[in-house]
Amino acid sequence: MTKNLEFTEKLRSSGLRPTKQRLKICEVLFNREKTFHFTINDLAKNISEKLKEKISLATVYNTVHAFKKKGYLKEISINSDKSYFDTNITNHHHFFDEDTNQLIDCDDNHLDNVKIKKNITGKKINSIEVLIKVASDNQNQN
Amino acid sequence: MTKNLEFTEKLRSSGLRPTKQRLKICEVLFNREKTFHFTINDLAKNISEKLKEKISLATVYNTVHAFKKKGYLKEISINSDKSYFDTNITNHHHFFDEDTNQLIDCDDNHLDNVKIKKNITGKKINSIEVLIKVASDNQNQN
DNA sequence: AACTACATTATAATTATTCTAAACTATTGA
DNA sequence: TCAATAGTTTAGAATAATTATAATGTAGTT
Ligand SMILES: [Mn+2]
Ligand SMILES: [Mn+2]
Ligand SMILES: [Zn+2]
Ligand SMILES: [Zn+2]
Repeated sequence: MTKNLEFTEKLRSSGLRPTKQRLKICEVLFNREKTFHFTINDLAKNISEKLKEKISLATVYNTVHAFKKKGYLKEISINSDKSYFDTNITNHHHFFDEDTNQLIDCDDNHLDNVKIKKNITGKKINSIEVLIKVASDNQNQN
Repeated sequence: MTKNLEFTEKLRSSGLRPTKQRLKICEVLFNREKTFHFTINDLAKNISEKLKEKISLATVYNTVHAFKKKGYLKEISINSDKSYFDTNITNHHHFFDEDTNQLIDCDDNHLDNVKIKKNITGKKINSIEVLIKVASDNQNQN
């Protein structure tokens, strides 16, 4: 059940020391069936539910940024007071539910292909993200 | 040269009183050739450069939000410490230059069409935004 | 002119995030 | 084995964008 050795290897191979805080965060992030879309606050809550001793919020921030830099997490572009991260690091796009503030992965069959035809001079493309904002389809919209 | 009467009418027709602050902000935002992509700070700086008496920062925030609600401005989804707004309210997409933190409109010929094939159950689509992050194409990338 | 609803303003509050610097720990190699 | 060292964790302070507050001002109306 515990994939600690895997996580230890993963961390070590990317030059990160496998501390007990990082291993715990790996478990919370990567030991799940489905993609996890989260804010730092979501993650911290998730950790504290599953853990007796707490992890400092600064460490959660440090770790998420370290994992992002190593390519284990993606940050999703969305205008919000909070940053959103994603354990699905493949190229994919999102629905954002403005009622619940939840990100949902687009399947390939949700979208036609998005292809760039032209470049911007002297610039390289780092990412292409499609964000589809959705909300409940009620009559009484304000 | 001064389109104040136009702006006065525009404001009045949408139920906003044409105060001198709002008219000045209209001039700065809408009296230009090209699309203006800006943060609140950009706008405030722009105002203070062109104006003897200053407009309170709270008023700048209030006005931008009022204009957004009326559909005169769009807010662009981008993960940043600051919010970005756009005087181009048509459906269009953006490059974001991560070197300069500037938004640039995509022409139609920059992108293939982006079409949704499927909906999310019970939700209506509010917007579809494509964001292409670009940066300088140097060898010495960190 | 007086009334009222709306708008502006300075300032305080909020809050996500980053910074700081001291204490702690994993790793290494003598 | 164990000290040296570089990397890590932590509490708390600092930062900064944004929002809230509440007093003052003003546009539109009668
Ligand atoms: Mn913000
Ligand atoms: Mn932020
Ligand atoms: Zn995703
Ligand atoms: Zn634009």
